[in-house]
Amino acid sequence: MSGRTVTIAQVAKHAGVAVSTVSYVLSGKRTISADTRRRVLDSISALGYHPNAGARALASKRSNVIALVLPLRAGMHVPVLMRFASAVVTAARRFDHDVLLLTADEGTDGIHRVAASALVDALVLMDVELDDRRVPLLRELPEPSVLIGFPAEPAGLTCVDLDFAAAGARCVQHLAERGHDEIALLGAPSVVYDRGTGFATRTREGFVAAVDDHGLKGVTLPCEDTFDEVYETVRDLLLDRPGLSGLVVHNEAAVGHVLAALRQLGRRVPHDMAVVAICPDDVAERAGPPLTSVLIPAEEVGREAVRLVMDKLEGRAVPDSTLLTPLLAVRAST
Amino acid sequence: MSGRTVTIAQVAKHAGVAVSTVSYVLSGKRTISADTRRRVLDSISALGYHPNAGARALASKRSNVIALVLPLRAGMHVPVLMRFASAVVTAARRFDHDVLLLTADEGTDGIHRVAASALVDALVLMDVELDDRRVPLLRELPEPSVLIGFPAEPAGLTCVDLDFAAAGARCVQHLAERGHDEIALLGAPSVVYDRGTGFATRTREGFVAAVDDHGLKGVTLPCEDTFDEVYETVRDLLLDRPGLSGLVVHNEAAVGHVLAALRQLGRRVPHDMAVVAICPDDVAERAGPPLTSVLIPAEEVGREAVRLVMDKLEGRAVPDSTLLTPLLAVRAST
DNA sequence: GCCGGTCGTCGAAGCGCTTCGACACTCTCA
DNA sequence: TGAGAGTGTCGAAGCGCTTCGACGACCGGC
Repeated sequence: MSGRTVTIAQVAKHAGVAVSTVSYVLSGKRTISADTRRRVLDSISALGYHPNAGARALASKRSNVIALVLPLRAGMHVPVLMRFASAVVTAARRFDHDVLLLTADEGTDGIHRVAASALVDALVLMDVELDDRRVPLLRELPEPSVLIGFPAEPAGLTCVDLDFAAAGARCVQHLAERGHDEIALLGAPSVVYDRGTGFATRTREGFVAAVDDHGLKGVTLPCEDTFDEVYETVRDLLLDRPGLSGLVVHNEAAVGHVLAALRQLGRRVPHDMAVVAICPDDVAERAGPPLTSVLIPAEEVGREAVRLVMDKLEGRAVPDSTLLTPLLAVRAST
Repeated sequence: MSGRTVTIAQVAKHAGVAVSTVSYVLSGKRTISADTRRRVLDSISALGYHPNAGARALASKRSNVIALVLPLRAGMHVPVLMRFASAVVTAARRFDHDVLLLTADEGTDGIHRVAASALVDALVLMDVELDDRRVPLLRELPEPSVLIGFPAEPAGLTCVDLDFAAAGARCVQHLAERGHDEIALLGAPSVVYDRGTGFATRTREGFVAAVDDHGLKGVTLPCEDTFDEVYETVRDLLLDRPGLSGLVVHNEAAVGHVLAALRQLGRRVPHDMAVVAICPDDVAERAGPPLTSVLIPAEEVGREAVRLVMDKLEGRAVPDSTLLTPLLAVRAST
């Protein structure tokens, strides 16, 4: 405890050492005797010293802040975003960094601004589109960046994501093993496909390819978020495809509606219809019945993105592309 | 465009003026002739100058960053949080500030750290609980702060929120005007009440008081998020209260389930049961049928919080308590 | 034609930190 | 015993900006 802001000079005086010695104790960049280190640390806590972030950034050219660029757009399922964001913040803290929040509606200007003003050392971008206008800027930026999601042309960038193609395929494989031979994929709202968002498209591709490989019959449909639209989609699907016995749902917001619609349409899960979801674990577990699912490992993706960006900051080489292997958890719905 | 980081000294040289003159052009704190100003601004854009945030913070003792402390806890409806967050970022940018994201799981340490290190100038806290452990810290902090939500003891703090008591009362009034005399409130999940979260409790109090005032019969129930639990709650409620003809739903996640449950239970909205929701506008509009609702003005609350915190930063006096008046939008459900 | 007031600009002193080179020691090993 | 190689610590030079006091130049009033 103390009156007004404590500086490193006061700590140095209190401990009877030079300012630079305090700095080296803090950074560990030079060896300091155990005795001196102890005295300095004691003084730091006695005075309640916290290094001034601005001064540190100015002198060291490192702000210890990373930018998190969020989209906040229609069609994204927000709770998932939030979990990413939370994971990024937590992971960043473990590297002694803080997180500056940028929303995409400031456009590329915001990115340029925080980078040019040295407000942040690095950037993590979420919800990257296939044709993302932020991507060209990132290529020119001296600050390192990591994308969560894949643009169409990821050369020269570092990207992390769940391997959605593998996830789609994994669901098909599971249904095939269970003996289903006519299955469907209910995906994201059509606006998401229109925008060319990578994860939706890649899941569909993985699904289609796996259906071929296993010699099944399969169809893929977009799927909106509201109950009424979901109900119609499911009803029409059942009419069109009487032999359908397996469903893959890749739309977190619609999962509950799909189950409700099946119930109203007299189909029991899993008896009349097997359902596999691609969604966060808690959503799958809370559903009735609990759903067999490929989980979206938001925490892991966020953590990995931060790890990569820190590696780049330290000048270590990182892979261009990191795809996290999907894991299928079998529950009551298949 | 230029090679590596441009400094104010280079701008000054390029424009043929002193460094301090450039600074005054940027800050407007001293009068500068139109001619000089023009030359300086030209040089700035010619060189692509961006002031270094760290240096600026160090010299001016202002980082131009505010902290946004998010809870990220169970029971909170995340999309609403996101809209607050987005509104705060947008509003902050209009005051030329950026937003640092803190999650509450770092506890009060994080708040203390960013304040003590002068990383942020001020704080906005979201989802404040009645008995919030962050509140005592805020009282001692020299940095100004604004709470979104109300703690039990708000003395000496600045708080903003929708006037939830008025919102609850407004719904009752509307139903009373429509001639309903036995009504119910379906609220937040019980865990939210147990935690003593202000907005849930205050809505309930407003509801109860208004029911009394209007001489109606009313009951209030917590309401979980999953379809099955909602279904049971609604079913039991209809059995217990055969005369019930009006429902207030203050639980964004459950709104859709309530409507589905009513449908399954053979009640038509609004014919057999009038429904008023307290939720964001888009949720009310997308429901089937579109719901009469009191909207949660996330954008307005976020904007107001930022305005208040900026006022405090400038040393202007602000009211301790800002309650935004609820607005009821009549739609098809009543 | 001189005095007091703006007005516009400049130079320099920090802000609190990191980091570089220097320097006094203490060990080792020839 | 003395050269060489570490250790542990210090002082000072910035990092890029804001802000204060100073100072000409120019104005109007007497």
